[in-house]
Amino acid sequence: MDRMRLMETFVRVVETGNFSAVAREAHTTQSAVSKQVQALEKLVGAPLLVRSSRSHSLTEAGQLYYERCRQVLDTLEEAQLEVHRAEHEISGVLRVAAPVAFGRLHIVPRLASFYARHPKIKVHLQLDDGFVDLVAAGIDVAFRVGELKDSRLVARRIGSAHRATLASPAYLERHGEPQHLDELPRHNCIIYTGLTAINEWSYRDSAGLSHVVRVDGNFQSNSSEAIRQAVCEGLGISYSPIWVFGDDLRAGRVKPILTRYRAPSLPLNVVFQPARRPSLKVNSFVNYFSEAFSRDPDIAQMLTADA
Amino acid sequence: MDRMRLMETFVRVVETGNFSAVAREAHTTQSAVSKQVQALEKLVGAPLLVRSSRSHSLTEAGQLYYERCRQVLDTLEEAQLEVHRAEHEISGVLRVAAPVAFGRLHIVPRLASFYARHPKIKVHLQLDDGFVDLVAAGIDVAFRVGELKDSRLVARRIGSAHRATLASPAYLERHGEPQHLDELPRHNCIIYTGLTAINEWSYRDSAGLSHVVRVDGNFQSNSSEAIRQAVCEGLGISYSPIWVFGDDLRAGRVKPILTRYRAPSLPLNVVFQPARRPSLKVNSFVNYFSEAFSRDPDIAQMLTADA
DNA sequence: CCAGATTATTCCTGTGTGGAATAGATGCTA
DNA sequence: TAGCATCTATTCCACACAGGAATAATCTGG
Repeated sequence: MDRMRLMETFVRVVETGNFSAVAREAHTTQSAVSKQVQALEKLVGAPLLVRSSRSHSLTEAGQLYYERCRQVLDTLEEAQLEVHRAEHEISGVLRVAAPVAFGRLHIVPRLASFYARHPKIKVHLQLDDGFVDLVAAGIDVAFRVGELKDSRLVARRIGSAHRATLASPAYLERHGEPQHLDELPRHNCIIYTGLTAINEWSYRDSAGLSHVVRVDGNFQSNSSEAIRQAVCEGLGISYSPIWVFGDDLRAGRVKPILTRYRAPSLPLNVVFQPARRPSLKVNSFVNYFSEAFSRDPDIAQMLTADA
Repeated sequence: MDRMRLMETFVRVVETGNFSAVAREAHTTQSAVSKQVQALEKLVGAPLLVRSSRSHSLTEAGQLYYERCRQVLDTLEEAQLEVHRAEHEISGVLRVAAPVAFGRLHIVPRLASFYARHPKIKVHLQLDDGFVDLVAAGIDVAFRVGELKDSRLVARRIGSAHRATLASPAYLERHGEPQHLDELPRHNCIIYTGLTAINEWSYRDSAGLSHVVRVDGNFQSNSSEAIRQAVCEGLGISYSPIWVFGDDLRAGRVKPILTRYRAPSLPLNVVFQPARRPSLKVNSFVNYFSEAFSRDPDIAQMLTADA
C-alpha cells in the first residue's frame, strides 16, 4: 500500500469531494479510490471523512491530516524538482586547470570522492605551472597560487600555500644545516622561475620583523616537479609551498630548515568566469574542494595573519 | 511500493551508512533494503548514493533528497500525533445549554454536520429559557442572550440576537397595523418574562434617536415557545429575537411591523468554564458553532453598531 | 416517489514485494 | 601481499495484496 498515493488520492478526494471524479481523474476505478481512502484511515487510525453516499465532509482529524498531506506532497514535489535540476545541470565535462604539484597532490587524490558525490561530472584536469588564460584555453575553473591579476574573473580564496625552506638530509649532511638567514647566500639555492625568477626569499622572524635574502644556485626551473626531484636528490635548498613536497616531508626525504623564520604564505584561489546564471557544475566543484581544503591542515588558512 | 517506507529506509541508510544494519533494525533482510533503495532511486530518477560494497556516500542529489525526506517524515509524524490527540481528546459527552427556541432553531439543525466533523463527541443538549448555573448543573458550554453577569466564566461573542416587533396577519387584520410607536400602548403586547419582565420596548429611529415605549397586554410568559405559539395564534404583538419565530417569518405566519424603527440587538455569547488546559472538546464545539453562525445572516453580527 | 448517481463490498486475477541463497567486491589484518 | 570477513547485487520463487468488474445499498434532487 503506497502511502504516498494514498495521500494523493485523499487530498484529491478532499478537494473534489467526490470519489468517482478522483477515480476518473486518476484513470482508475471508484473501487480503488474507496479502498485507498479506507486504507489511509486505517493507517492513520482515525476516520478522516464522513461519507454520505452523495457527499462527504471532513472530520476534525481529517482536516488536520489534509493540511499535513498537502505540506508533505508539496515538499516532495519540490524535492523532485531539486533533484531533477541537480541531475540535469550538474553533469558534463568540467575543465580544470591547476599547478602541477598541487593537482597531483591535492586534486587527484580527492577526485574519487568527488565523483562519488557528482557521478555525472567528467573532469578534464590540465596541470600547468605557467600562467593559463582561462578564456583562451576554454577552462572552467583554475586554481591559482599568489596574488591575482585578471580582474574579469571571479575569485574565491580557498586556502593558503604555506611555504617553507627545505633540503634533503643528504644535502644538509654534506653542507651543514644553516641556522641563520645570512648563511643562505653561501648555499646552493634552487630557484623557481614561474612567471618571474624568485631569487629573493622573504621571511618574518619571531619578533615580526621582515627579512629578505638574495639567493643563488646552479639550478632553476619553472617546473615544481623538477625542483622537487632536485631537492630530493640533494641538489640544494628550496623555498616553496610545502605541498610541493607532499609525502616527501612525511617520509623524511626532505626536512624543513630555518624554522625560526616564517615564510609568508601565498593566497590560494580558485577562479572562474562569471556567468549570468551561476553554473551549478562549477559551483559544485568549487564548493566541494573549498570544503575539502578547509579541513586539510596543509591548505586551510591559518588563523594567524598571512602575508 | 510504499514510498513512505522507501523514504524511511533511505533515511536510515544515510544515517547508519549500512544496508545490513538497517535491515536488522527493521526486522527484514538486506535484500529488501537494497531493493528499496534501488526502487527509490528509480522513482526519483537519479542515483542517490554511490555504493562501494563496504561503504557509501551521498550524491549531490542524494543529499538534497535526504533533507527533504527528513522533512517529510517529520511532518508526517507530527500529523500522526495531531490526529491521535484530536481523536483522543475530542470525544465523549459535551453538555450544552441554550435557550429553547435558539436551541431548536439554530443548534439542532446543525448537529448533523457537527457530528460529521466530530464523530466521537456526544452532545447532551439542555434547553432552558431561564438562567442556568453552569457549575451547578455540570454544563460545559452555554449559549447566553443579553449582557453577561457571571465573571468567572469565559465568554465569546458569536453573534447578535436581532430583535423585531411581530404579529400575525390575523391579529393585524382585526386590530389594524400600528404605524407609529405611540400606537403600541393601545395594542395587546405579549411580554417575555425571562429574568425580569420586559415591559419597556426600546427602539432607535432612522435619525438615530432612542425611544422607549411602556407596553402591556393580557399574556406574559417566561417561555419563548409559548410566546411564539401565542403570536402565531393572533393573541398579540411580540418584541423578541427574530429567531424565536424562525420559519414562521419565512412562511408568513408572522409579520414584522414598525420596521421603520430598529430594535437594538442583544449580544449572543457562548460561555464556558476556564480550564488550566483548554479543553479541545469545548473548543471544537465553540469553534464550530462560532464559524457556522458567522455565516448565518440571522445571527451574524451586523456591521452597523449594535445597542 | 422515482431516477440517477455515488459508495461499500465481494470475488477474482495478476503483479510485485520480500525472503533465501549465491555471486561478486572490498577493506582489514596478519 | 594474501586471505578472511563482511557487505551489496542478483536471481528465483512463493505468497500476499492491490486493483478491476459487478452488485448491493444508500442518498439527492426534481
